[in-house]
Amino acid sequence: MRIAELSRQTGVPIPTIKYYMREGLVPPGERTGPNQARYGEEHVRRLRLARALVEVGGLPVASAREALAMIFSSGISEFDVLGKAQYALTPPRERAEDDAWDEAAAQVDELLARRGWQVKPGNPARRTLADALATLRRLGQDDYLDLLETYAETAERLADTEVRAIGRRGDLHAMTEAIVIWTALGDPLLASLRRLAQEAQAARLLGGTAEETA
Amino acid sequence: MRIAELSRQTGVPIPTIKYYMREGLVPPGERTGPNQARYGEEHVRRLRLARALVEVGGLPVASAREALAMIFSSGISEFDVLGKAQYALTPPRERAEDDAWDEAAAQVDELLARRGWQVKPGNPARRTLADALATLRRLGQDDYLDLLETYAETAERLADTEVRAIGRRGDLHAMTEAIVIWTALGDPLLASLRRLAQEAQAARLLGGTAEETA
DNA sequence: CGATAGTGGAGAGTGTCGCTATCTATAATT
DNA sequence: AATTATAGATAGCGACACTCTCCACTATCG
Repeated sequence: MRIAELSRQTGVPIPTIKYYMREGLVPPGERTGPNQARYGEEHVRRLRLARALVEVGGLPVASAREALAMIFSSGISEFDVLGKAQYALTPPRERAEDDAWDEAAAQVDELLARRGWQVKPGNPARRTLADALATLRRLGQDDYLDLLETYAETAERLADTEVRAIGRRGDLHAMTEAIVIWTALGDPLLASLRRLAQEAQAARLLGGTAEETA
Repeated sequence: MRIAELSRQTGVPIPTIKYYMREGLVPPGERTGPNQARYGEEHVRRLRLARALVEVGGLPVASAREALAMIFSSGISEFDVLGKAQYALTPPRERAEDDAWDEAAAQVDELLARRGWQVKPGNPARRTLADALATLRRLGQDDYLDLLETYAETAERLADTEVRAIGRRGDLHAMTEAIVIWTALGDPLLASLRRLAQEAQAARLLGGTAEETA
């Protein structure tokens, strides 16, 4: 298969494919001449995956590269997969750590302890969570404590189902792939469902209708 | 209060404040001279809110402007708030609608019907959800149906708690503000919690430890 | 009173990101 | 033989979120 066919099958424009190859999201084809190369099914899979992470998952290209590298590398222990995926998939951010943030960080630790969640100190989600909590605090949404509890319970149920589902997969490669895909795409999936459910519940509880309510 | 104090209280650099004023995220101060203006507590609140939406919520500046305009406008019906907030907070995206997408859209309709969620046809989350489902399908994650069900249940529980909590607020302005804040910040909050819960569950179920498992 | 620092406002400049266009020498296809 | 496609390299583009510079003025400190 040559590049035109690769583009046709995946819907990704040829210049973009070339760009992704330069950036290492997709490996080069098997060379058959000075200006010829052959691509296979793996390229199709990998390109589709790259596209999904970037377009739907909203990942920066650099993070997508790391995630893809992880999937297609051998020698990863099954205990590392999740942690490494989370590192690769959480876009880096730097933030001032003021008083409100420190309190929020303590609140995170307390939450983890109370729920018995054993989480590595380096997990980047700790930072993200502390950021969000500190922000809520600064905005005066002080009644968020009971909501936070519901969020946490909810996350726990979800994670339980997810980990079981992924653990059911046979080989390590399929598991790794599923972890990356679901970590990245689960966020928008859940966000959409939450919005839809919110509208439905609002209509039910507050008495609005599902039609235009102008 | 002049701009330096505004900057100090919020931690936002002066040039950025000026930029936000140009972009309409924050209204101009009350003029007291050719090159003097006074800012009040409302500016502080609004600036903090703008910053939260952009930095933590990850919203484009244009969307943040819409959301802020909604909060600080009068004459919004309480039945419109949620829908309008969701419109303002869902960044626009265009996408090719191929066969897989059409199937996914049908699957969304079916899901909404089955769960009895009454959702307006125009809710942008329908598109986002269909995008995510279509992508999962294209990636061959075909066993996602039971997971989807768990996600939906989860979203429902969450939305129930959220809508009740927000409905408890007295006036419309506080409600509107809370809706915007929680819609925007709930996403990263939930995403972090999901990641933390995943790591904890993985350690528990797959036998890894919480320490480095190299 | 004068020197210095700060102000509001407008326009231009900057850095990053994700592509997209152009070029060249070659190869495949018609 | 003429046309089209290709790999790879380099350069350019448009959007975005700031950030800098300048100006005429104002506030404030010694």
